[in-house]
Amino acid sequence: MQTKIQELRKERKITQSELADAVNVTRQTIISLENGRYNASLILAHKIAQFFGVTIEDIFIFNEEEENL
Amino acid sequence: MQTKIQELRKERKITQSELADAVNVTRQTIISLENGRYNASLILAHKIAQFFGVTIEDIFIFNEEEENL
DNA sequence: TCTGAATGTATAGCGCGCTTTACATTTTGA
DNA sequence: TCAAAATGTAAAGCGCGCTATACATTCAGA
Repeated sequence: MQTKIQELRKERKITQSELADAVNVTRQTIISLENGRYNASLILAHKIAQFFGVTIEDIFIFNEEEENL
Repeated sequence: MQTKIQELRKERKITQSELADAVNVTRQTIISLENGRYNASLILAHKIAQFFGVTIEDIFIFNEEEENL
C-alpha cells in the first residue's frame, strides 16, 4: 500500500519522531509505513489522518491489485 | 471499535455469508467485526466501505477513548 | 410445525503490525 | 567543516486479525 504520509509530513516540516510521538507509536513504525514495508492498522491510519486533518482515504492509497488481504 | 456493518448489511438485505464472499473473507471475520471482537485491517475496512459505497469513516466509529492502539 | 437458512460460539494456528534495541548513513546548519 | 539531527537498516518477540473447522442456536416460511 502506498501512502502520502511522507508528503504530508514534509509539507508541514515535521520529523518522523514528532509524528511518531503525536500518534503514539515508535519511529520505526513511521519509517516502515513511509517505506511501504507494511500496512497501518485501521486505528493508526485513523490517528494519522486525524493528525493531518484529512480522511483515511486521502492518505492511504489502495491498489485494486492487492485486493487479496 | 464500533461499526455500522450490520446496520448497512440489513438495510440492503444481505447475509453475512454474502458480504464475506463479496469482500473475500470468511463468515467468521464478518461475525467478529459485527460483534466487536476485533478491528478490521485497513484493507478489509476499505473493501467493506467500497462494497457499501461509503467511506471508511462512515462505517467505522473510532472511540477517542481507545486511542491506545 | 418443522426444516433449512441465518446467525452465533469455540478454538487452534499462521502471518503481520508494532515494539525494542542497537547501530549505520545521510542531511543540515553554525 | 564537522557535529548533531534526521533518516535508515536489522532482527527478535508479542499480540491480534484472519482462517479453518465443527457444532449450537435462532429465525423464517411452506
